[in-house]
Amino acid sequence: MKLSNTNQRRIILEELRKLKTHPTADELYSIVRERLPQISLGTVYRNLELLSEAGEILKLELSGKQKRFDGDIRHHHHFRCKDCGKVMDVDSSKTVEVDKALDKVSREMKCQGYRLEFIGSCKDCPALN
Amino acid sequence: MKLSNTNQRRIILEELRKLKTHPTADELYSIVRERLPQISLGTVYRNLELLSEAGEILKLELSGKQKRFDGDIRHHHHFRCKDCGKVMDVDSSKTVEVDKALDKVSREMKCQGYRLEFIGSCKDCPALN
DNA sequence: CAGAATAATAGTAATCATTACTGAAGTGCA
DNA sequence: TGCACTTCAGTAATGATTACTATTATTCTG
Repeated sequence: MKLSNTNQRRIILEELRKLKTHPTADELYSIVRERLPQISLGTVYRNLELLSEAGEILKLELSGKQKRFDGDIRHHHHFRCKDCGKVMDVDSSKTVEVDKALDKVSREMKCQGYRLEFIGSCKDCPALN
Repeated sequence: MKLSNTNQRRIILEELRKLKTHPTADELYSIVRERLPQISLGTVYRNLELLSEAGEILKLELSGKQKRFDGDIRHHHHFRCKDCGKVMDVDSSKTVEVDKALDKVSREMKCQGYRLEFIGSCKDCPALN
């Protein structure tokens, strides 16, 4: 199935790439609606799915019940604040050793990848202040 | 809130500890029903939640839409087959280096923990044979 | 041990994120 | 332009989980 170029898909991708907040589908829906008031939530879900299959974005399966999406497909891990739920990028320079060890184990176990999420409380967490 | 001793809770815990399969709530429900035919799914969910809060079991938030539960609370990671969905333990001797690196980064980032999941295809995967 | 207070239960209803469906509209190639 | 394919908005359905309720069990206290 070939992806055609639609306004909806282009704007969803543009808006996601502007953000560093790893939005859920409904968060991105309300952002995109400012530019496309008619868009439906199903369209957002469908395009996020298609774009992640196409490798243009990442679908993050972190803890919490909603999936989140990331417009930055470079290798990096995430930190999640257990109090406010915010998801932040972990600078990949911090995980060089971790990644080296993970790659080694992955090769040994012949697995295709891994998912890693750090959990803690963010500084100045709005949920605690 | 103090946990009282009920048959239902005891049997849920016993059956979970017998398993190495990291069952979902509904999988454990059908197992427990063989000993307690009257038990309700809500009771299984509630007790799994309470037991994990009490630190007696682990609630696993892996990829996939259903949560899974683990009666083995010792530190270890999991491997998930992306084809059949099965979740297996990773022998913790294999992740000594990984854990060392992870602990270091966790301390540096002042975070409280991490979740790690390996993804791949299991040998002789039933979904592919 | 009784009786009060608390916690848990079965059964059912509600929630809510996500996916599926539908008929109409848009896209892209010959 | 015409035709096949894809996507859309809007809505309905799904499915895991949680909440509610009236009843029963467990624990605490005197």
